[in-house]
Amino acid sequence: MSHTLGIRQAQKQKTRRALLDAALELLEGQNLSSLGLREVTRAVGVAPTAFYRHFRSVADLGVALVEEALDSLHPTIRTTVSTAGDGEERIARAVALIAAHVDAYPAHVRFIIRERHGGVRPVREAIREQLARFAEEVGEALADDPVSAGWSEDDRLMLAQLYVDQMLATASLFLEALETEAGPPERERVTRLAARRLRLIGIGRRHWLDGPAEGDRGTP
Amino acid sequence: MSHTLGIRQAQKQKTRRALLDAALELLEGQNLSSLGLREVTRAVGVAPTAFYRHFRSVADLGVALVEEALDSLHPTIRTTVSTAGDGEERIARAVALIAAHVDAYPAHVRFIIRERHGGVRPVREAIREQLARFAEEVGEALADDPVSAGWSEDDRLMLAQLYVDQMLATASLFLEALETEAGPPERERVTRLAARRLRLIGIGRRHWLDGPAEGDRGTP
DNA sequence: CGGTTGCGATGACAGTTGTTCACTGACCAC
DNA sequence: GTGGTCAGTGAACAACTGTCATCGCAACCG
Repeated sequence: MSHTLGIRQAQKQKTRRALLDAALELLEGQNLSSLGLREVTRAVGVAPTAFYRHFRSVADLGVALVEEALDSLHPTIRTTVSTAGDGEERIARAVALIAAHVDAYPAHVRFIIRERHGGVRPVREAIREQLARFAEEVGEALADDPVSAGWSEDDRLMLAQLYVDQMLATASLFLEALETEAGPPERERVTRLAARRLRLIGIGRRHWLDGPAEGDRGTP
Repeated sequence: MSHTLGIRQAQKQKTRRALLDAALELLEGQNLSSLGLREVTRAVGVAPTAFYRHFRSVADLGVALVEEALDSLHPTIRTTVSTAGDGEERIARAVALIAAHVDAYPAHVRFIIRERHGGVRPVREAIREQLARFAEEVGEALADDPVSAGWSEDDRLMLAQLYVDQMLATASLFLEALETEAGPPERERVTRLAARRLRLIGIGRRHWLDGPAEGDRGTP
């Protein structure tokens, strides 16, 4: 764009892309920690040593994948939180957006969900960091919402993390529905389930500042 | 117990235990899909071929670990749901119980959390099945609770799954706090965070049947 | 145009892996 | 006591892994 990079660099980035894509595909059936360097280069059709020109190790490729996968998620999450409309409509749109994202980038979603608690430390931390950024972003959006007016910073972040967690859990369910033979009905079931979960959280949110939960505490 | 099993079978179960324990220890730093059969037998001090006398494959050992790990969690979850007391006290006890369980069986907890979305199909399914059983159990407990009176079966299960998910998320946070050098303060932070999450869910629960969310929908 | 840069290819290294086979020898039922 | 059962052994296999120094050759820069 700014200055057309030479044939050389273009070719390099092309094989880099090929490595990332091949790895992502291979990761549909296994973990990152069991993914071999040679396995990836073989799938691309380059020599094993060529791998080192692009990544220091497989874990390094992993964190590159994290950035890529969560960057693709970023616009989705932004649209989700800024979606206009009343409660029920907001929920429906949010769930639909998650479903659409899973349809568009199933491999990315699976990778993030699988490696979030996976065995490769740097990848885990990269995911955690990016998700924390998401939560922060959601938290800021909540600050502008009248429903969350008067909330403490901590409480807002707590809710934001809850939303992010919910988003991932829902995405995971959609993904499972996607790989099941009986897809569409299961998909519908997940949609309704996710909507009800968000509804319950939303209700809790609206009554958060109602004061001490009624009828719970007898002590002053 | 019923009839003392011979020296032979006792010895066999002993090495079986050794294999399971060694595997669990090795899994603290890696995934099940990257765990080698020889790696396990080497740690125990037996010949690689001895492995086959106990498990068909590493995945097979994995599902055995699932049963063991989630059996240890079973009493904990039972105690949690049946804990008496009002809302706030219930929450505090539940969180404390989770923390205690993580302290008692950190390797088990890490294994479940890591392999829940891991790369080994049969293990994933075993975990899903067991967690579904837990959710069902929690759902039954909710049916006896006056707060959830009048709820549909579906809604009760939705809430139960939400609680189970929350439990795992909280356990994961406690586990991270456990492996951090600055343990105790982080642990306290997680305790408060988890309590607030449960509080919010509890509030949503109490107002679930309040009718259409007030102020949200203008249409009749 | 000529020298330099650097992506990718080659071949080889020492280890590792899962699985097989025939085998030993201690326990256990008869 | 004797013979069978079976947990564990040891050697061997083909295949695989990450990493090394080295090379070729096209693209780049002055």
